[in-house]
Amino acid sequence: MNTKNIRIKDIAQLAGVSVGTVDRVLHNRGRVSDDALKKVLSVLDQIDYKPNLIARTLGANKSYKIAALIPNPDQDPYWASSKSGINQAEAEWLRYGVTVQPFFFNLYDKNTFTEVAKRVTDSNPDGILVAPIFYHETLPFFDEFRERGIPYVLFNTNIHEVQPLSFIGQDLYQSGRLGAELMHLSQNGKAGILAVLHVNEDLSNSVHLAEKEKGFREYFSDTRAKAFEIRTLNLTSPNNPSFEKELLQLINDDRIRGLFVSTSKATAIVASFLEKHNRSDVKLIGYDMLEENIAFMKKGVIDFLINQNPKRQAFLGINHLVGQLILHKNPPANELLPLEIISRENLASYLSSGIH
Amino acid sequence: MNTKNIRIKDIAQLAGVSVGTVDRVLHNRGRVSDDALKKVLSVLDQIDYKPNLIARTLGANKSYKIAALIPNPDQDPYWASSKSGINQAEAEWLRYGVTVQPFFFNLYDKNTFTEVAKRVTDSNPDGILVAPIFYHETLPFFDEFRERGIPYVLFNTNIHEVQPLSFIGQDLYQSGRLGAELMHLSQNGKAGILAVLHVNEDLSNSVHLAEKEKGFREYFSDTRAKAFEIRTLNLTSPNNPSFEKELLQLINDDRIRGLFVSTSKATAIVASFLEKHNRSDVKLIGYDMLEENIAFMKKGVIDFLINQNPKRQAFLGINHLVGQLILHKNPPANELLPLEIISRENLASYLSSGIH
DNA sequence: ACACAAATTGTGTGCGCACACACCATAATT
DNA sequence: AATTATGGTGTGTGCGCACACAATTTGTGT
Repeated sequence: MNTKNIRIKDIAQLAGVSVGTVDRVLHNRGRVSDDALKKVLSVLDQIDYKPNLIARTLGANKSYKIAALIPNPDQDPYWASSKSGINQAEAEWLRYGVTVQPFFFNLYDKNTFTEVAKRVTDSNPDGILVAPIFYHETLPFFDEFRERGIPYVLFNTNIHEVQPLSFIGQDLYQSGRLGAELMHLSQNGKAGILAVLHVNEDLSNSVHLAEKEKGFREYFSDTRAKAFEIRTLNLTSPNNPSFEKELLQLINDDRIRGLFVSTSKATAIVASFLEKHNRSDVKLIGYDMLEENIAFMKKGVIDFLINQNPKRQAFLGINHLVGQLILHKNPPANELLPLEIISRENLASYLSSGIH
Repeated sequence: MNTKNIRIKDIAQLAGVSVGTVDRVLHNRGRVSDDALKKVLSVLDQIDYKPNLIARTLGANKSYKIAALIPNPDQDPYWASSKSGINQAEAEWLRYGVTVQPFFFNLYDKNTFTEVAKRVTDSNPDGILVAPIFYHETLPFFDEFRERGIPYVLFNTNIHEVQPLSFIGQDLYQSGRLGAELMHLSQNGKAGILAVLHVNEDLSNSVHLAEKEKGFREYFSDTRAKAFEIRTLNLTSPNNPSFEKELLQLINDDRIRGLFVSTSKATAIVASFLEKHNRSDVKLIGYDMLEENIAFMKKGVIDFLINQNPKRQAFLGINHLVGQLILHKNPPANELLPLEIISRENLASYLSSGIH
């Protein structure tokens, strides 16, 4: 039955050498004579040896320290979801000696990133998971880790230049297009003004949000739907009086038909604004199944959510790192999660399925 | 570092007995004196022992035979997807001695189910995965397996009475409601006739499709959208001339606005019909990302697909069975997969993400 | 031809668990 | 009293791999 699986022992027998020699060839450690090398390689060439990962893991019995560098989860429930994905992954691997040390930086202060990143370096981890939401600040940081040979995985935002072991996220341009499609569909054939809203973001340093906006706009310029005027509002923090003022001005234009909000937290903020001013007739499309957003969707204030699955992103990130460290398994360079559409009628099905 | 994990050896030491005794207590095999039992139990009570599954699997080194009982994949690409999910799961576990033996029954002939099910019984598997699409025929079948203590997992269609180890599928009532919501949305505020189509189905014996229809209808009766008339067409096989006739008659009514098709294969059939008669203005909502359906969606004939993820359903089914057999891990009794909405703009993101 | 170093190769051990087996008491049987 | 059950307990081994170390062969210099 089980004799189909080829063990190192079998290879050794076939090649007429000892297991030690085969081991040296496989891991190219120690020196092996040309003669032996040839024999082993020819056997390896003919058969498809796949090491038993179970046995490998058992034998290794090392412990691994992974650092997770993400925005402070207390500042934004979106990042709290990411955090919970990290926790879930850690729980799964804890007994195999994997620990995850979280490091938080201030979502609204780029300088804290550099500072906290330094602490990550000092902690000397075996692997790193990063959400590099600040473009410029992250670049130098990765050079160090590449030199040291410490694998790092990016999620949420991709920075192609840094060539991570793996990136987990979504196609943000397409995400914007999808938002536009849903918006278009929600308009019942009527025309008017649609707005893209960013709240409290430094757009110049966050490429990802600009991508969404681009997708949203290009959908409308690609399709025959020229009856819509698309505006962009780059709003301040909602504490700032200008937030209320600018948004009110937009809403008071009676041609306003819909709002597309670029982040999850901002979605909840805008939803609460619409509810307060009794304007749930304005279609609202935003991001992610935060508790607040779920409530607003149930009440009919939010029409669609695009799920970015922050929990799953982080979960997969840790998993890929562990897979690399323990099982020597190469993760996909790009893992683009599907753009999940959440509406009133499939909301429950997503809520009940946890990380799926 | 790693000393946190408690091994059997540690328990033995703490209890002042040998590992053999602890092993006997844990698996209640062999006899143990009251004295020793008490000592071991008190230790187990104070600490949280979690066996190292890696080591357990390695040591066991048994081989497991799983039977998969599904409709013939050649009859329907939907079931071909399921099959590929099974294959994928098998590939993942093959080296740990798991083999999956597929058994196919005729999708359009209930009698073959009973017959093939008998062959499954004879093959004496260690676990079974079943897609019980025929309600009545499956019931007696499971009694036997329950008696024999062979775990079975259901997917696609649930039959509550048989109490499987696990069920993997979707909430079909909600699925119908979602179809209705998407249909409603696609209507641009215009009213008219909407039809629910079943193709080549014995509705009396397939509860699952009736559930979808119920959901679809109740959405419209629940919402203020009374402007729509909902019809049901139970069509024959498309080879049969009456298929073309009935459908043509429906389409020729100029108040027709949309079609909701209850299965994946039927979606492709109806799409090709609409294309042939140049009626892609009629909104079409159906199921699953079959290749044909993907093509029709790209061409704009199909407006929305609800993804039932047949591949993932079967994949998870095998995985849960293996988890139970090898790792002694209890799967969730009900794993309801999310109702995924596929539209033109997020189609690619789903295609590129494989089983996610 | 010898000693000794270097290169190469083989053997042994542990990882944690499950299970087979051997052992030792004591009780039951002849 | 000698023998055999019997309940209770401990020890030993293998699963496949990685790695340390021992053993062996080959090479170098004198």
